[in-house]
Amino acid sequence: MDINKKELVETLTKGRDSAKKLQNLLSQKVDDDGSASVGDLVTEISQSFYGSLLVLNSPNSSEFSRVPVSSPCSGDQIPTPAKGRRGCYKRRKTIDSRMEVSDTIEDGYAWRKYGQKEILNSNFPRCYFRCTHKQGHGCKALKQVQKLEDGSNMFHIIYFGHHTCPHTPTSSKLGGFDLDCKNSNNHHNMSNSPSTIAKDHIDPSIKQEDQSNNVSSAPSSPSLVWKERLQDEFEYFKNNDSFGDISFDDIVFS
DNA sequence: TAAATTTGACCTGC
DNA sequence: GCAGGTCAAATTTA
Repeated sequence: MDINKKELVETLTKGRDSAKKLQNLLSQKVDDDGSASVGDLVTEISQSFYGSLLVLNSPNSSEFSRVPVSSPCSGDQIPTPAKGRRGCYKRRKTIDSRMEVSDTIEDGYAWRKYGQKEILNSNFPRCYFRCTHKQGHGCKALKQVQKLEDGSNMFHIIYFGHHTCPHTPTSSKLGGFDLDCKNSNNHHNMSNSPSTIAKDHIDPSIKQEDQSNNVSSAPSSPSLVWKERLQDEFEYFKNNDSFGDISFDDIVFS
């Protein structure tokens, strides 16, 4: 681990501790007014720190510190789609990437699946999505989704770039479900966007019946459920030596 | 019939 | 040479 990475881990750890203090301070207020928004917020913060630490401690974390390359076919190279060959393109580096581990694939944006790949030593394929509005608005947002193999029904999601399309999110994990539910009485439409991702795009074994239960099965206590899931994932990554000497308590709230 | 998904081939980085 | 990322034709869906 180089110095910058170490500093980043320390910074994230500090932020995590601050979030923990915030949780403690606000927990009474949450109980008083019955609102779950604070808990959800803390869960989100925890989730962000967890994801960052996960990335930093993953074997491939060095990729995230690479300098982004310029656009495909940069320089004076002109795409010359010779007969029988595809156009020139550069393999994407991790430009402006962020990672999430989530139990839902839905983020309110419209995504179009453009590829799926079997990954070595992985039971589940990795699916590749780009923004539906790439054509119309040149939106360069990309997303990779892969199901975790620990049986927790969680998904490892990596976003690349940002949405530049005028399309606004129709839902989010911070309260967007109501909007979605209003717009859809059936399981096909998680939002009113042209196309959103269903879980069976990633794991064909997940049927529509299962999807219809996604919203209703939302955890009543997000922080607790999230911690349980983190622990499961931690055990999984620990078994794969992805965490080195970092303990579970170093990553999530106790 | 347009849009979305599937899937095999192509391409790049390691 | 291999694994992973992307393309694009074929197929499916609404």
